[in-house]
Amino acid sequence: MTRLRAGNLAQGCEGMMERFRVWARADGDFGLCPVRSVLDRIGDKWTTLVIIALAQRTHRFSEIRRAIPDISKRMLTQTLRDLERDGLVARRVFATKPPSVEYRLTELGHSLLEPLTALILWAEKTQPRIAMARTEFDNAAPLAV
Amino acid sequence: MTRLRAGNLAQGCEGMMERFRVWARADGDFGLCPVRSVLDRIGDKWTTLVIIALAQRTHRFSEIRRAIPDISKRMLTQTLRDLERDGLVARRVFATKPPSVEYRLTELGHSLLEPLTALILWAEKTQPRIAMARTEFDNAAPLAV
DNA sequence: AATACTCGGTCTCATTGTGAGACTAATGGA
DNA sequence: TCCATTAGTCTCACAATGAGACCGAGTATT
Repeated sequence: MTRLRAGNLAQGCEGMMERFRVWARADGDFGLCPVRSVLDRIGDKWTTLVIIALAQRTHRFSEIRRAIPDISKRMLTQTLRDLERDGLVARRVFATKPPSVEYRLTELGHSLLEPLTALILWAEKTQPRIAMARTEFDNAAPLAV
Repeated sequence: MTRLRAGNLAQGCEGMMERFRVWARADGDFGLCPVRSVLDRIGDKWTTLVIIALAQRTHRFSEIRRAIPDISKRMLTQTLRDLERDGLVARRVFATKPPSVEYRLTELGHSLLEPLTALILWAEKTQPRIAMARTEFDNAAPLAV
């Protein structure tokens, strides 16, 4: 279950390059790689934030919206539908008035938390360096061509 | 309250929930968390693919385009500029005619490969289950409300 | 010698994606 | 009585993106 942890990857990611070469087919085209359809979902602007919200506990629709104030209803609905379609989130409707709908991570959704956390930890760790790089870049002379 | 079964996640994810709670501020709003600005970049449609391409070796502009056939020049330029600005990619211009420009990952860029690989391995592993979930969802009756 | 092609872009324009906010209907609270 | 609440959907305006023309100088083809 925890194969992905330190031991395998920490050493400098041997085998990783090999995998990258497999994903990139011989002709250098990895445009059709099936991983892409999944990364497209994860790489969505809102998906990660919604998953982090649901990682904490089951949320109702409006609770997620309050947790992510700048997501529109429209995009939250769409993001949740996509996540439900992919089997990462489960939707449960209570026939109350006004309506009540609960969203929670499925087991599959939970399994994403580990790699996602690794990524977020990286973001957290490198955030100062990236901020510095941005400042430098913005202060530098325009691009040489 | 919390249906989240922390035990299932353990084995490497302790403290993760705590971290999520920190990212989500007390009022449940993690909209302004600095991690977000970094995730926004990683969560870009093309960024991941470009990084995977560059993980293999230094590429010239047109080589990347051939590796990712459906990226437009416009978006490739923009993605590379953003990555350069963030200090993940280095750009090197050779004053030849026609021009020649090399892109490679910086050390910071390389440091992203480990968590990124974890994510891609997850995608690779779960891809069949996700594909199945999608099919099920699409064949199921329309949403109950 | 004239033509075409290459490179790494930038530019315009059409299409697509997204955000803001109105609207819903039944209920509880002021 | 009036308004807020709920989980959406709908429309409209605006932002992001993709397609493809265009660039200039040197090299290759004709």
